[in-house]
Amino acid sequence: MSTEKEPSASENQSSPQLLSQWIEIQDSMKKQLITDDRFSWKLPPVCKGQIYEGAQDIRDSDRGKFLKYIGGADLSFSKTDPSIACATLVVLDVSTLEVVHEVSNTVELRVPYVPGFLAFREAPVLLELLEKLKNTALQLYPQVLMVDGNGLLHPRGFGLACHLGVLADLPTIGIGKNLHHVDGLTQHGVRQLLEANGNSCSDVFTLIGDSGSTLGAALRSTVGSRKPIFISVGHRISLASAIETVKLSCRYRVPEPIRQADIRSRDCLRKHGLS
DNA sequence: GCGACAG
DNA sequence: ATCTTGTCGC
Repeated sequence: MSTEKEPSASENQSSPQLLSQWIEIQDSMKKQLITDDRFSWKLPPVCKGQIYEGAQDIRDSDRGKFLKYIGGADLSFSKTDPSIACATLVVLDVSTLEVVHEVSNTVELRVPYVPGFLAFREAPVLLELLEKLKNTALQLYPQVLMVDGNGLLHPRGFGLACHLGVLADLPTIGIGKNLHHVDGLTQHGVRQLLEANGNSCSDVFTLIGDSGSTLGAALRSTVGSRKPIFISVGHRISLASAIETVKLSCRYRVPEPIRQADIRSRDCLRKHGLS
């Protein structure tokens, strides 16, 4: 017996051929990426970080001009069978941060998680949920979607949020709860910048890699939270607009659309006897 | 060689 | 992602 590896148990390596194929796809799709504001709505007025009063007072002629529906998407996995997951897409009314619609699917994922290639595992099921929503409640289709995972903040500048945004042709924002170390960025470096900036009110700053390119932003979304969240452009939205949109939707550290999708996808697992 | 590596 | 309850504090 030599060190021949067995294809059964601990075979989690993806072949180099597949990885280079995935890289080709990412590089190719990246040509379609739009990183500025390409939508018709405007951020809601009176953005005090939370509910904006006067939402009901918007003139009818102005309806549709403002952001109203924000989507959030997430997956939860079975602890017993890591290939079984429940994917959930929620739609929130930005004026109340209440969930107005939810669609879920239980799925079996055959593509493994490989850092830098999350989209190949999660994008297909999320795209299905968007289609499902389009066919069942088109009037609630989100004007912008928040994805748990990064956008431009990615080794090749094309994370899950970009990938899904391009596929769905929808404005998307990437939300990372942990920093993907890219272009010289490190957790400690970011934290030090955050604390050096003082525990003042200005709790957001741009992430610029060693290469000099802007990759996203770190945001202390709650007054007391030491750990920031990481915002990056997905598709058809600028970083500035993405930051404002995220600020509008934060009740807790994790933006409400993502948080609700997370909670409800976990509930979905339990409800189906998985978990 | 060692460490890092979104979810 | 998941393994994990209570607990200290505003």
